[in-house]
Amino acid sequence: MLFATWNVNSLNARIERVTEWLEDVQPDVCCLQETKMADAAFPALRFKELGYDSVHVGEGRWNGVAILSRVGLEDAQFEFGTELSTDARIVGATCDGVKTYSVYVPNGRALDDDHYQFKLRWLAELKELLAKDLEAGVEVIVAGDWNVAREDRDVWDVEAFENSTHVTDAERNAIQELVDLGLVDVFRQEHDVEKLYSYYDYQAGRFHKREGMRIDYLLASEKLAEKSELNLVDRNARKGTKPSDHAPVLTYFG
DNA sequence: ATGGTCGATGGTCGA
Repeated sequence: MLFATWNVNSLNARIERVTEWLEDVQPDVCCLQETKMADAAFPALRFKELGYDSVHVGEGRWNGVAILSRVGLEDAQFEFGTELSTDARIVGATCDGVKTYSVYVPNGRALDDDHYQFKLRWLAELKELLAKDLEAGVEVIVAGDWNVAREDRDVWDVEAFENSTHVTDAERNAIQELVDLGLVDVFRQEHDVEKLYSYYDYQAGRFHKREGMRIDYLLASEKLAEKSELNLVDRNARKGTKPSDHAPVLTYFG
């Protein structure tokens, strides 16, 4: 099973790139973030024509998450806890027996911003949700834009992030607590490398200069993670006409 | 020298 996650930064602006990419890469399951559209505008029929069932949680201008699957999509979950469902940032479904979540973690904006505290509460509530799934023995994959660089090597210049979100101990600990539940960062399991990022700011030629961050990743329950054979970031999808500022991240389960 | 990139918007805000 080929499993992907991609922050598309507006599905309206990206629909041609996304459909082209799906036809080319043909992931079995694809989690999308930042669709920036209302549910009524979500192009489910277009995805159906490509062979994908889909679920979407949207709100219009901002946020918005989806799951596309061509290997079955059951038990869709649209509503979660108080913090989790404040915005359209999480949707769940079972795909080929795997409990799948597409997540768009709050950015945090600045350390003294209320949004940063919201980010930490959001991640704490996600931990409670995932703990229940894992205690029940369900195979789980949580894929998305975490807005947290787990290690210093996951940002191009950690000194540029002093007093900034995305790299603080509190944020990293929040992700580590998810890992400690029994989830594996499958990309990092395979690649002990630096300078492989999933996100590059549009500004200042960051992509060209390879100045990015690894903030998009897939966390898989341990049995599932053992089957992960291939992990990659599709840098090509960050190139060309009207790219998202994020590249898709993929894992193949044998 | 200035603005610097995008997207949704039609106010600027969010990333």
